[in-house]
Amino acid sequence: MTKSTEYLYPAKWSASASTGVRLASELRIRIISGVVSIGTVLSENTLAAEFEVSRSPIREALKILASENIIRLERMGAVVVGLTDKDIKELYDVRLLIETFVYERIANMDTSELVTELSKINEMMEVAVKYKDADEFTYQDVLFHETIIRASGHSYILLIWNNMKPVMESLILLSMRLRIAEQSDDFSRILKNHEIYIEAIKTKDRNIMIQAFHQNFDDVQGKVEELWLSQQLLSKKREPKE
Amino acid sequence: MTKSTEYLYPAKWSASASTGVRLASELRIRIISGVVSIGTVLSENTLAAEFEVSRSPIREALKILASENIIRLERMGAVVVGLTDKDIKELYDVRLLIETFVYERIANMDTSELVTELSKINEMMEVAVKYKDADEFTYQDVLFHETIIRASGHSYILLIWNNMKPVMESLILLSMRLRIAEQSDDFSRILKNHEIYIEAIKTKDRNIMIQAFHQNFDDVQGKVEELWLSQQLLSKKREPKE
DNA sequence: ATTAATATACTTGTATACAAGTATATCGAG
DNA sequence: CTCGATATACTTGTATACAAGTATATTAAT
Repeated sequence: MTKSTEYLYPAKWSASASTGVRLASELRIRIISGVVSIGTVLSENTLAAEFEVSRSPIREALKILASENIIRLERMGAVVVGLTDKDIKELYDVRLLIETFVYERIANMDTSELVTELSKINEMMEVAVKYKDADEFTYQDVLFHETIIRASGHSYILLIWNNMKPVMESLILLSMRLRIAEQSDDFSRILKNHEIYIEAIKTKDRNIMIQAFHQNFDDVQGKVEELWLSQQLLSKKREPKE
Repeated sequence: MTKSTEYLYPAKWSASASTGVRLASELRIRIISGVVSIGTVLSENTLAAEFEVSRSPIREALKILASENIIRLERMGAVVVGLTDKDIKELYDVRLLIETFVYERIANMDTSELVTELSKINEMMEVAVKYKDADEFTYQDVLFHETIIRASGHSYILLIWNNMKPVMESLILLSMRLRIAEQSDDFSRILKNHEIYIEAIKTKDRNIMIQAFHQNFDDVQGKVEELWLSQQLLSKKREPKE
């Protein structure tokens, strides 16, 4: 009906994507940001009219969002579920679980290339901060962590990451846009934290990595009370596995 | 074109599902079983003709399989990727990661209802063995583990499970069908193992759980060399988190 | 006024139509 | 025979059409 709102999702991030994927990204960030509020019932026809496309790409988008538990497909309409605080906390639980797992794997590998790659990304992020480009900063931040995960060469962990990535990306993007104007300390803290990540990967020193995890997850999430997992996964285990 | 093969996926398991989901299940098990071989290029039109449906549900099915990394959607056709030994190993990596995580969570909860539920499922499985019903056995086996995961109340872990479940289910189903005729020892071993699971959940004794994990993952997967994770996640950490 | 029955305006799932693009095969020139 | 251009038969992405089912509103009867 009405041209609801301006687009929240960066157009160039989905330049090569199909309409359905693009719509999913836009709907996702609207839901997570609260522009589309929880409980709203979305109908395919309404959305199709609103975005001036046919039902086909809308259906595709809704399927995607349903697979992320952001909406719930019911017989009559798709109910917006959104993200509760609990969901966000759990999302970071899983991310921590994944990153911990990944770190253990890459600790047994040659990480020189990875370190170079990460350094490059981090420098990109510095530039993004300098020009107060929250979107670019987010993009590189997500890429930073994805690069680490990808380096582990574990296809299923990567699959899980790919499933959670869009939601993660939206969360970070919204957060960064809010903070980019004033709180520039936050950004330098993230950069500092990434340097610790890089250091931990370079030296393969678990204690440094624990530090990195702490800082990273405290930073983005606010407070991660249950860091017990990483603490304990990492505290013990000094002996290599074979 | 030709009515390729008999259906491998149990019809009643997807009784209420849409055609697309049903087709995804059938295609998945054909790919995993090797009936559809790796490298094959699937076209929507061909599949639509083969299954005598339109492209719409076929598209839906292909999207699902692509999200599981079983096929790869390319510009011209969907390439069958299948599962390598590495993939299967990694799938069980993740399952172990999840189940370990879940066990830590439910160890802090009241598990009496869960134990009852699991006992019921296990008795169902005994009956399935008695009547050499591999399909029913598989169904209950998957349900057993899903019930534990669900009990943790962790929505994102459950989401991950839901993503990997179809592939897991296919793998187990094929394996059980192969073994149901002769190797009945295997089945009683699984049942015994489940009893250990239940015992571990009831008593909240990590040592028993480690034993259960070992048996379970050795059993289904053949050999899990890298049980280091569960070993170490569980070996340390006796103190409750708060 | 209340309740039951029916009509209507929705909803999704599937089938079909059309458009844009890509690979292959055919045909022609050298 | 080889190489290049064009034609053709594919491919997917999107739009539209149709069918079956559901909720709501309207209407009729008590």
